[in-house]
Amino acid sequence: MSMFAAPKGVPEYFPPLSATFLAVRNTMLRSVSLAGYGYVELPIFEDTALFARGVGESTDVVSKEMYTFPDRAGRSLTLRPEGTAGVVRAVIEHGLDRGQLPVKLCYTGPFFRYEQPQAGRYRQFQQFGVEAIGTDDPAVDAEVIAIADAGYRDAGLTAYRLELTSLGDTACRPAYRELLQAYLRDLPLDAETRRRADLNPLRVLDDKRPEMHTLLADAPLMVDHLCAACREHYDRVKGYLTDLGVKFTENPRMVRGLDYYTRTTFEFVHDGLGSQSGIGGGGRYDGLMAELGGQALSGIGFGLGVDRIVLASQAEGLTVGDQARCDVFCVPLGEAAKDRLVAAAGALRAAGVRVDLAYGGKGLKGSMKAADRSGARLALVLGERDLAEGVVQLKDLASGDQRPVPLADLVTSVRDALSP
RNA sequence: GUGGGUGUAGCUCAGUCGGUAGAGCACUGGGUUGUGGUCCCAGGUGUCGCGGGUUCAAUUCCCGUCACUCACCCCA
Repeated sequence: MSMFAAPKGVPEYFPPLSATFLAVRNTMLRSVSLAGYGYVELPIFEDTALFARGVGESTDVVSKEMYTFPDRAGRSLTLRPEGTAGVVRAVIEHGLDRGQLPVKLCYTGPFFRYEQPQAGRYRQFQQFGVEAIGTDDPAVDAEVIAIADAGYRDAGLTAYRLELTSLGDTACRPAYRELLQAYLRDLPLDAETRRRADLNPLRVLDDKRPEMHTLLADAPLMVDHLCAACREHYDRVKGYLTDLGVKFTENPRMVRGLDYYTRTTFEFVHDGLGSQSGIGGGGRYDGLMAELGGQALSGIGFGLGVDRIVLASQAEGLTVGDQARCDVFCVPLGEAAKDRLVAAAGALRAAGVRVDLAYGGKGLKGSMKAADRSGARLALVLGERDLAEGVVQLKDLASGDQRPVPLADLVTSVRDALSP
């Protein structure tokens, strides 16, 4: 029993799994940079009011899951529970929306929600996201969805699907909401569901219980009550996705937990996880910029759960990321050899070669074992005989082939041996 | 916030129908005095989650508690 444990619900990554974590994040970064998204590094805590206003007071996230605390001057701060509000705040604050539109940004880092942890759900979780702000062009909706899809695919995932719907906008959703509430009023709902029907009736449609499924079988759906503009927008998004070769299924009962979503809404679902099967999702937000004091510009974005993508890649049995700790492992026999190899390791690193060394005076057998475990392709064995001859033994660990090379041009020899 | 499951070595777990514990992996050394990945031998560690109760005796049974975990809810 150690004296301290990490806080509840916080995942930690070590080798070898941490290599997968890094690879996933880098894969996503590459996917979105191919589409012109620039990286932003934003604060991990913000003014509490930003989230209350941006995400919505009535959401679970704001009403009961935020890490909120006063700083020493009495300001109320909150550890960010999601990414979009902060990005929109930064865009407005720094006037990024005054240049060319859309503004296309991406971010990655930790987010925090005070929830009961379970498989794939953490109190500190890592998300990767993008936002494209300043246009309602449906081609951008399709682009955002397509780059997420490409990212998953580049990460090697195959057992996932994309679900898509439209939540309408201020022109058509209020009327639909009333229609749905009127429909729900006549149903025999339990108290909890009844409350949900008042607060966020759309969420009732997402109920997992089979009896609710049958009860709600012929409930009115948003997609059947879209206004002409939303209808056209939705149709064009689907058209572009098809052009881009992105497969999707429509799920008219999909619900998002954040208030700001309008029109295009999507979710990526993976089958290899537990109950928390969403590996990413997002959508369009028409009112958020104005709500936070900026221009009335529309935006769209996604958030991908890096932790869940790592879990998904494990579930699919993928080996993602470079598991080798180094390219070359140095094995010294004796003090003089060690002195020489310590210097050689420095020279090789300066030349960009990843090098480790058997420290602590291990025996030859143990050192070779360490070389094997390190994942290195080459071992450099140096003993007194070699030192006297001015050579070092260069061994290919996969084939077992070994040959002496002059210490003088070690860097060149190693580079040649490593190049394919 | 509400339920279920589980807490034993660094990790994964077995076990004691109550007499204070084992395996595999990992680690170190040796077999092979200058060669790893296979094999063989040797070596070490546990307040058996914590507190209380029953008992001659509790890691084992009972109660409580904490932690972890899965699920509801919600979401990444």
